[in-house]
Amino acid sequence: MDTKIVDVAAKAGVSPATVSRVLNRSNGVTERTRLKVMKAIEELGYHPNAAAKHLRSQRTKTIGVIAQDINSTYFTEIIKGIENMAYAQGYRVIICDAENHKEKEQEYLNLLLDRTIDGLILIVPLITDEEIIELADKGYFVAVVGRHIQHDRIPCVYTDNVKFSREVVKHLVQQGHRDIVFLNGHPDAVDSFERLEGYLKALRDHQIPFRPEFVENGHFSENGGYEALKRLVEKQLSFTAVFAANDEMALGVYRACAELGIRIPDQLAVIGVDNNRISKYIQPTLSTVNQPKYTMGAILVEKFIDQMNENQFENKRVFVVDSELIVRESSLFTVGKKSGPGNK
Amino acid sequence: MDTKIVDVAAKAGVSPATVSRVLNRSNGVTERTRLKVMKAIEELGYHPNAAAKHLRSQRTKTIGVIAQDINSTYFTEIIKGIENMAYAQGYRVIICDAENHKEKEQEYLNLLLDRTIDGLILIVPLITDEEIIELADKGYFVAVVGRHIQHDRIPCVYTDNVKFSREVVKHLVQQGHRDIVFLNGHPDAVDSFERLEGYLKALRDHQIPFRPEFVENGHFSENGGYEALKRLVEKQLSFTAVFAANDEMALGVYRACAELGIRIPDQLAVIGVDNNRISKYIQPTLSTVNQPKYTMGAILVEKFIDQMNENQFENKRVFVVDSELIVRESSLFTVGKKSGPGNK
DNA sequence: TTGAAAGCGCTAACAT
DNA sequence: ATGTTAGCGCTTTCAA
Repeated sequence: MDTKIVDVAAKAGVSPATVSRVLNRSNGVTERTRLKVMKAIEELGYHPNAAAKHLRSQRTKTIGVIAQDINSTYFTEIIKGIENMAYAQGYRVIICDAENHKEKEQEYLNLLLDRTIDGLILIVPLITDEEIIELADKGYFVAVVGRHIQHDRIPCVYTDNVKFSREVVKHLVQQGHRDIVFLNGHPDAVDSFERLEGYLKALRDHQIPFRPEFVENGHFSENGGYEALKRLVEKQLSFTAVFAANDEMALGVYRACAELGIRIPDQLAVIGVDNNRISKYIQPTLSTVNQPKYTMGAILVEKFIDQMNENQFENKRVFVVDSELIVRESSLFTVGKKSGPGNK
Repeated sequence: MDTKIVDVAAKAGVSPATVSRVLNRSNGVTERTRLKVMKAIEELGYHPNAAAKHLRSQRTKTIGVIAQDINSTYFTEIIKGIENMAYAQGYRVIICDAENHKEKEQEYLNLLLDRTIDGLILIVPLITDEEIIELADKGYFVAVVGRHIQHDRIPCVYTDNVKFSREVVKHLVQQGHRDIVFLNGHPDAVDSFERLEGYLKALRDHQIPFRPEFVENGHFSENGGYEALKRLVEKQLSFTAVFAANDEMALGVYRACAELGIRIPDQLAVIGVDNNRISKYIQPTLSTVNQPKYTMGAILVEKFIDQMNENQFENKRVFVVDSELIVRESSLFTVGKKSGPGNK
């Protein structure tokens, strides 16, 4: 348990330096001595002390990942992508669950500042672009998923929110809808902003006038979606479709509809974003947008590690991946139904 | 970024030792010098180097947590409990996602061996009791959730599988069922074994003869549950209720029933275990067993940290928490339905 | 109350 | 190809 490199060296009849060489680069050592050393390591059950190694080499080969909340498959899938790719490159990953608190995110930033990790990946955090840029400017390695930051040293991967949002609305229009409500997420989140932008552009595409009262805020949460829909109904607005900026809010819409006796999709079509696992179990199954989460994590971390190893520089820093619309029951009229939307 | 303790010391006009004292124990330092030092730290933006600290102090104040798969709320809830309590005690937590591979679990064991972490918590891992005990015997700190290990130095927290399984079966019997199928998890998992035991005891409680063909293996997975139900039906067995050892398998049962045209709960009652989030969204809502996951994590880590700090010894090492049966639609006959179970 | 100095376990530059 | 040795940045005895 507390055998150290000198013990191994003594047992193998070599110097600590040689043991170190065997442990790291295998070149510069005879096969014969290499075997002697390996044998000694084996027999002593020796494990190099990480702290000593990190202190001496000034790197930990560890990447930190801050996720907004690990209780959602959006984050866990991305993390899996990051982790597997990182391990393949000899890097460890520390997962941090910020539980939706900015304060907790800040807490985890210390991992970077105290050099516990070599680099930090933020998955759509609450921390602002400015704060992230400040870190990068100080020389720390930072990368982001699900967000675009204008900075030479910050790798990004995200999906084109505007693009898929337009597709969502287009699909709804093709189903005969014109009174389409948009449920926004956190008002200051980039994702919200861009999805709203896509919604607006799509309305223009189809010559549908924009009605400000058709946009409600649901803060990306189930309960937020629930309350947003209730507010809309109370306002006596007449609409036939809801585009929720994520599946969580769509779930809230389902709950509100159940209470109010609104039938999905006949009286109200619903589409979410994220392809949350629940979306295909719920009744009716929820139409949604799928992002290639695992791939996003993997692509990003590969680039990130390259950057940290200085193998590669600024050639390709930003990765935009494609999302796909998954049409399920919640946005399609039931077979046999003749009537158009809005027939309450 | 690379300011060190000597820089702070120089700036504050004191010795490195004094700075260290300010940083750790605040006693033995005048308020005046403490303020001087704090000011210097602030102005230089100094952050102590973790590796150096760990190397010197021989502890990292970090706990590792290996979860079988972070893609399930069972694990994430426990992790949240662990993390929040650990942080409150000044400990960091490293989350490891083993993705259901024993090999990956072994990989993460290195964190313990190379002293990156002071202690390791395993949440129902695939690693065997023997392997865990071996670590403990070597002097490493290890603890487990959802499993009971007979060893003085290994804190455990789990829920009484036998007890709640009996309750589940009792509830089904009270609903009029006698032909109750049990869907087992991994055949070698303790949880499976104990839930099966509870099932058997309950049958005895109600004088229902045990039929071996009523037990099928579903490996705790959705697909496993799906296939298990199909096998049962192919065997032409007649049964009116399914007790699945977890919600995932119950989900598989739902899918199989949908394909086979079996109505839940009228033709088949279903109960799972875990209170997975999906269980209350699915139609019909799934009856299940809820374990106090967050609390389990919190209780355990508190004890574990005490142990690592040697504040406390062997007085209370094993925590058994209570689970509760949550009855939802999948195990209740629809209102208005007169007929008993099994009326296909 | 504060400072001087040793040393945690490792790697890498330099020497042989 | 292998050994010697300095030093990574910190904490903690011991001395003042």
